[in-house]
Amino acid sequence: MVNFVKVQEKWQGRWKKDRVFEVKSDPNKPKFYCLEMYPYPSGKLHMGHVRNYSIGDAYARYKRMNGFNVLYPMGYDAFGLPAENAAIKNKSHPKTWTQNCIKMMKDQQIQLGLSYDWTREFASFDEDYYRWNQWIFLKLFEKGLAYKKAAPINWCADCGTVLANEQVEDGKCWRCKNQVTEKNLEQWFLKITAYADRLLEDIDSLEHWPEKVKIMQRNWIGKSFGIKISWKLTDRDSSVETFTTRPDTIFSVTFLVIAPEHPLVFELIKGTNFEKAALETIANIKRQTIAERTTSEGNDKLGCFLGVHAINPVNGEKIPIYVANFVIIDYGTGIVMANAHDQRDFEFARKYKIPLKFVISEDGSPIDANKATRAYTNDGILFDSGKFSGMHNRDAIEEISKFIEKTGRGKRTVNYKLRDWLISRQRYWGTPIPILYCQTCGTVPVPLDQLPIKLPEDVEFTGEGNPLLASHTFIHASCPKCGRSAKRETDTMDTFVDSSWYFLRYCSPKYSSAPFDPKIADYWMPVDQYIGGIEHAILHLLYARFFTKALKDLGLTTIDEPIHRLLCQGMVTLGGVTMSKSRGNVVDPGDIMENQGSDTARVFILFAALPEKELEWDDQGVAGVNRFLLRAWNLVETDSAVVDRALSNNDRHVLGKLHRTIQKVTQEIEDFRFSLAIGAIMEFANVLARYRDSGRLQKEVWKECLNSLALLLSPFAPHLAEEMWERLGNKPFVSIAPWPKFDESKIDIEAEWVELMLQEAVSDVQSVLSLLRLEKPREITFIVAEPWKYEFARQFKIAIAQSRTPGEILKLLMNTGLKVYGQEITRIVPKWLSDTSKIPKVVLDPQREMDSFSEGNEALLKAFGCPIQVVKEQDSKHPKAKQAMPGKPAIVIE
RNA sequence: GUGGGGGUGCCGGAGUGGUCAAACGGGACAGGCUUAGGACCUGUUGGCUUAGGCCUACUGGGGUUCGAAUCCUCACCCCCACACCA
Repeated sequence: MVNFVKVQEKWQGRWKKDRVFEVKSDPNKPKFYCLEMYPYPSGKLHMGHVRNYSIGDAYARYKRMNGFNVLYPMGYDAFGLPAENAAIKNKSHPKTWTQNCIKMMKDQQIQLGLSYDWTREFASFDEDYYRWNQWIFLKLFEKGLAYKKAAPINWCADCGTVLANEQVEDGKCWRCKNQVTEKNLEQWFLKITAYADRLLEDIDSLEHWPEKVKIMQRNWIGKSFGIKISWKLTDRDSSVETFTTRPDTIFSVTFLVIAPEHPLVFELIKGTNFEKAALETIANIKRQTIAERTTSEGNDKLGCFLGVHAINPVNGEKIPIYVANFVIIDYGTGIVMANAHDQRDFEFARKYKIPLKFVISEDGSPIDANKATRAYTNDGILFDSGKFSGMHNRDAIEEISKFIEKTGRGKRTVNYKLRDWLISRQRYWGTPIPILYCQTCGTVPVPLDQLPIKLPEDVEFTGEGNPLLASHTFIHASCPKCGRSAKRETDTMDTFVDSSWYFLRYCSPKYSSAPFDPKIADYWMPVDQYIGGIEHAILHLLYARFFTKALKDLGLTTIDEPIHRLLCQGMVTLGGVTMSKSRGNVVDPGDIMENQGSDTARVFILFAALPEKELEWDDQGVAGVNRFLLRAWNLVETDSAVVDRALSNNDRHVLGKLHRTIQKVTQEIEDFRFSLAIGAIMEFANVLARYRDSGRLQKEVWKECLNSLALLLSPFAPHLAEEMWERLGNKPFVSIAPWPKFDESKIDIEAEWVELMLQEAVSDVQSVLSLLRLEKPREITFIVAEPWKYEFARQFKIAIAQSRTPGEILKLLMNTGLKVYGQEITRIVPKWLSDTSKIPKVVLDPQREMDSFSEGNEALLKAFGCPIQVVKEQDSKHPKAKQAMPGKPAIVIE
């Protein structure tokens, strides 16, 4: 009996001692960079982590065994809100909490047997890491890609603090339960929009990314083509500009809507009778949190009339202007033309009793919007649209755009949903933004040689306000330009900044003159295989792509895209729902690692489902895997007599199975179908058990099989594999031993599957015959059109099943004279199939068909002991014959 | 709502027009070996059966086809992501 837990401790110790998994860049060796999304250190591992790392480790190990120089690092995404919350709660420092969490997590990762190169480990809160965040920020600032502007935040007046979206619960502050409001604050942005087109276009080059991730990114960038239209205001000498992708609906516009943040609103209502009501409405809108405002679900449209009108440039109609919550200030122009062909506009109009009209219907006949229950958003034909009436709306988009442009009242433009990346966080636990505010020089970047701007230690975590604001040692500095006193920026960076380039840092984690050594990064990058949750499909992966491109423009790297191949693993569920603490349906992986062992946990998790799919946890399945591993071990411990002798058929059969297994496991791992790879190993282990029990083990065969078993298991159950490998008398380590190669000639010997059907293609029958003559039968599928051929095939299959060796089958075939009839048979094509292109166009009449069958094949079937009788379809009692070809000539065997 | 992915036997999952009652594995059941359990081995694992087959089956309806788990179509259900982007 093995003790899995003892075994895993033993090998973890030896891997560490012998530095088995440490790597150096080496231009003479093919590289492979395998990476899992580095975790936020929240404490112990959960099943999602275990799954993520089991997948990555299996693949990294596989690649390593295949001769690749594998970079497989691990680190920690260590800045962020939870640490600060924990600090507030425990009256401690976020660093203490985070370090503690990292330790717990790392211990478990080691316990799981992950083959990381731990010498490359870092955490994003290391000064040595985040100084490079600051460095990159300054470089971006220099290029104008980092800038400051006002943006709304969630604000809790009671705590005097900014709240992250996740700190807002039901519109209330998570700590004091007071109403959260929106507030405008000057904040830092990164100009990702400058890269919108490149980010969009290059998605096409990401061949090995899941289609859905690419679609999500495309939608997120949201490039759309439309037109900006200018509307003259009545009673004054100015105009407003709207953006629309649907100029075809312009004749139906009955109102304009402006975003409440739009500065124009105040201008329009200033000193009018509408001012008071409008300001009140805007205040109401602002009382909603950002989250509330930006979801459509169950969110009522809210707004009011501003007392101002505009003139529709195409028909001169007088159009009222409203303010409303559903219009977003930073998309398009912040003002939209509204009509009955948009659901949101429709709802708003109904609520505020604004008249509506349609100008598009399915066939172009007028329909009344006031009788409609919802907006008409489909395509159709225009009516009531002046000279454009009768035109298809898709064409009208083009034509009306041209028309408006010609009249000088608008211009076609491109718009993106993608917005600049707000990186300011009014928190302590993040990378300080390296900017100074000098009374005389204004906004001044910190000189590069003064980095890092370190987080101060003299802070308290009360939950009220940004702790940095209260740190005197931090805030006060001198201006690098004029030397006078200056104030430091107290905003810290979004943690997504940290994760946008960490994969580059792993290449040269100790490098001290730039974020990374460009030469070494050129060797390792891009990441060949990235594995992580789908939840990062948009933000993290888009930011990482953005950073890579920006760093390329800075001359730091030559690659365009950081991730070559991406795998998004599925969720782990229990009882059909995602495991979560709040639901209370979690299974602690630590328990399994300590009881059944890490190998069991790993193999189960890879075996239970394909990586991308949801994985339902199943304790019985875990027990099953545990038993399988024991069985595998028992094979190594076998005491059956092993002899050195010439190979018997049975030995060859086992060898054939081995090579077939190697082939299959290799292919399945390449395709990330670990469950099928493990299934194949299980199957192989079963064959080996049977072989062992036969008591006639051939020395070389047995040895090769067991060694291969250890090798094949190594990516999945590395500890047990090492133990087996050692027990088999090999030098350590199986983890870096070469992956077994399959030998096709040995697969061919395998007699298990001599299957013969009748194929519509002549060549296949020929090839089978030639193969048989060569005594190398292999799997061949014949597809037949006539029922009697099925019957023939079935009988033939039985004959094969009853025969033991290829030789016997061959003899049987030779005796029956199949080679003659093989040709004959394939030339028979029933009339009713004569027109299908797949089938050779040789048509014989039913009589011939029967003749050619009865002449030779009768003898063949008789050789198999199959009594036959040939009848015509109409005489047949065989139900299948009638079913298959009603009213057609047929022949069956009964 | 929009976009994506799915629904196959107890479970995971193959299969994407004809060797399909459906690979492979797990689980379950029965038997063997054991004092017993574990491990291991053998068999069974949709129903009926005179053992030749027959019937019912791949979410449900409708269709194409000589033939459908597989193709088309309409439903229903589940999962994931995004979310008032004009």
